[in-house]
Amino acid sequence: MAGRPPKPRTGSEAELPRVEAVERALALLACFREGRTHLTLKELADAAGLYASTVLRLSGSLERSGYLRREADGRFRLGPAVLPLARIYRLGSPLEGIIRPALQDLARETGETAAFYTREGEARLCLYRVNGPRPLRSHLEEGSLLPLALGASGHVLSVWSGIGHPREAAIRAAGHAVSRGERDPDSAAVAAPVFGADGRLLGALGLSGPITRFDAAAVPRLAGLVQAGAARLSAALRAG
Amino acid sequence: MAGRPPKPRTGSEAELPRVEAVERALALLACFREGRTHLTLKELADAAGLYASTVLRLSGSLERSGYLRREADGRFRLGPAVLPLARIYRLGSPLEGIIRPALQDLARETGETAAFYTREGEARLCLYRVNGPRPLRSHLEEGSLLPLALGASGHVLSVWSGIGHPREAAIRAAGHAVSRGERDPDSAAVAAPVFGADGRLLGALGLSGPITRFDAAAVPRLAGLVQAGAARLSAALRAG
DNA sequence: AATAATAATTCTGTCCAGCGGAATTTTAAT
DNA sequence: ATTAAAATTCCGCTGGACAGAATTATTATT
Repeated sequence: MAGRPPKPRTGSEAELPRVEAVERALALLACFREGRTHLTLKELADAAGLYASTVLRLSGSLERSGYLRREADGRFRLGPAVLPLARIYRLGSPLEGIIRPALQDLARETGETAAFYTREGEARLCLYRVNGPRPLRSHLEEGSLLPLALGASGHVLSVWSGIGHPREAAIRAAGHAVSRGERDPDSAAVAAPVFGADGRLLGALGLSGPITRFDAAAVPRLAGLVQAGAARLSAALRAG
Repeated sequence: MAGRPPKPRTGSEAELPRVEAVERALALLACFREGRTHLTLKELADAAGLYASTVLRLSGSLERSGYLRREADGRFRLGPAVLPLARIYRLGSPLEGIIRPALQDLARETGETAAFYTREGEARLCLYRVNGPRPLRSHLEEGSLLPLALGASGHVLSVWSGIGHPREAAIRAAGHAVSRGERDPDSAAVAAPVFGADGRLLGALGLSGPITRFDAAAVPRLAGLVQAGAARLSAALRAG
């Protein structure tokens, strides 16, 4: 008697429809950064490349909905409505239950901080992280946006997502990337790619810590563990 | 030689400008809930009260910007772009440094879980929480949206934000609210209002735990501590 | 105080982007 | 095959959003 939910149109990659005003509004939200948490109207307009009057109109709706707040001094900042979104995102993420345990294993085996990154536009986003047990350890927060150009995980994401990379051949051959003192002069990292069920790049599994613990003697072992962990993750995702 | 940022137009409360499409798009994001993390197009359209074709158009832009993801089976879920927003919101929040220490004090003094809620539309939002030390304790997450009608903190927010409340007079007179077995049959809570520098309600300071530890003998002491904590917070906000 | 410089906000005519609804296609159950 | 429900495409009309000028507010400087 009944029909049931069809799959969405086969991946004809037909242009995704769009609504200008919505994308502009979201672009406003993306203007806030670490260290740029409060912005004046002009700063916001400049950062987004929009007219101030346009920003004011858009911000009206963002404010109503709780995504933006306006301080007494007139400066904008993000509103509390973003918190529930982040929570629901995590609850709905199928990766949560698979990746976090893997990070825990890796952090325990190595004593360093383990993290999982995905590419988000021209940046990499720390989706999950588990701190290592050592007192001196890499400090990192979930939800952080970091440059794609710097750090082992950034290299991995660049290479396997098809952006060019100066050391592409070497990294592909090794199956992992190493960075020493790139993003922070005292830190180092090792990372390897994780692939989804469809064989496409999902993200990078990374290990980071003080540069003194990532010397020539230690890196091969760490790299081996990271690569093994990434391979196990990819296999689990293929299965599950 | 120069002029400097003026305050925004005096609070004439002139209608905040708006952009329909933006508010509709944000309403789509708000349709996702705990337990409703994956929605089909129809579910989403019904929940938002919009035409499916409209949802499809709006979702295009949300998807491009990373706020929405579409699974292989066609269902929508929130995208990773919401994570950085939540992080930046926290970084920019002036309350962070004042409220969290207060919660820690309260949790230590009482052994129970302390939390700070604000009203967000017809719900209350858990902005901060600090777990108590006891093994059996109230479990709660930052970013959770809870009903305004249930729980001590909900009562406090209702009473002091000017919504009617059946026990309004009693709660106002006491300066705090108590709830036993409302949201969860085995839990209880005590809460008191926190006011900002301008004297307006900022949120509710709440303490929650197993109902067996919130009996007639214990509640007066807990209520006193919560009220004292809330008063100290309000004073600190007036000063700082 | 007066002035100058700049930021914030309001206002408005024009035009196109977004809306809704119908039509079509896809999917799955019978 | 047939049917029913969901997903998607299509398109004409219209109202809402845009750009930019004009106005107002605020503060540094003289």
